[in-house]
Amino acid sequence: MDTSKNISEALKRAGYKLTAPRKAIVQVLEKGGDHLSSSEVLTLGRQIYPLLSRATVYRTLELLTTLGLIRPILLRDAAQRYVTGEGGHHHLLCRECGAVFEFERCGAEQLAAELAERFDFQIRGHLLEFYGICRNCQTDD
Amino acid sequence: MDTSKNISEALKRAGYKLTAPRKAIVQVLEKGGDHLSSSEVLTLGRQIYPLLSRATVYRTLELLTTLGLIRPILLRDAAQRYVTGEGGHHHLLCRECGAVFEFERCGAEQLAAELAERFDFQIRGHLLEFYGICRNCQTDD
DNA sequence: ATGTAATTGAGACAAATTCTCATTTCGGCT
DNA sequence: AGCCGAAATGAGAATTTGTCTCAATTACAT
Repeated sequence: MDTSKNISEALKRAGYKLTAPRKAIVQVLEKGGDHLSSSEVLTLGRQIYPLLSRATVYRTLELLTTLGLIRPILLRDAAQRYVTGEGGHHHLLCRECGAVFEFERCGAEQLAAELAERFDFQIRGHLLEFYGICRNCQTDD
Repeated sequence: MDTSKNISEALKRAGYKLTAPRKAIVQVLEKGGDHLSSSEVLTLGRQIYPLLSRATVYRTLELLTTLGLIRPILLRDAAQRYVTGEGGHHHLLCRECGAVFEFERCGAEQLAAELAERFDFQIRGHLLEFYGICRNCQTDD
């Protein structure tokens, strides 16, 4: 699990080429805030590197995910969305209005250790999301 | 959080009509095992109710999700997949080969209670997934 | 500078999801 | 038992998302 936000460094360290398209995508992910979808990454990435192709975005997002540098999350969309950093924050999602709340500490470390042992699995990160009804929507209907 | 598996009952209780298409979909979800995608639900559902339309499957899955009766999970697919029951099991996903391991107890109850209070949020369920490298893939490459 | 394997772009292709709207159906109410 | 209105549905078009192929380009070790 990489604690620094420097995705480029990690990519290089893992033996991958640091190409212009990848730099653009990484820049978008690091600066562009969280919860970006593939097509948002494409649009924003083209502002930096206009030739950027859809396929490259998908390929790069998959690569970064496999390396554990970003992780997918489940929002309301059809589209897959990503956040940077494995240790990062987690979400509460309102199923009524789609609002997203964030929290930091999740205390899954101990469980992670148990599971790693039990399944002989090298855990690199995790996703924790809570679903329910937010304050506003509780008063509606 | 509904502990019984009786989704139909819960639907009715929430004031929704219990139509033939919905019954078919619910039957598929309850008997058909977990990790079903929309198109699998469609195919299986048509064995019960041949007229079943794709749109209805999507609409119903969304409704059941909003009600907290099923929940989406993140596997490797492009397609969204669902599991029944909020309290259900959770996953370890191998980022190398896509293998899925399941575990039951996750101990998120206390955190859930804290967050519910802090955000004034009515929590109905949650998703917890761990990512990493499975036993087999650790020895490869 | 050069060679080579990795990476890319473009666009066809495929799959997943959403939308529209005319028609049907559930279930409360006589 | 039949009626009514709102809710739900089917069909298929439209849109969005994701995958694939292959010739051309590029990073980077030497």
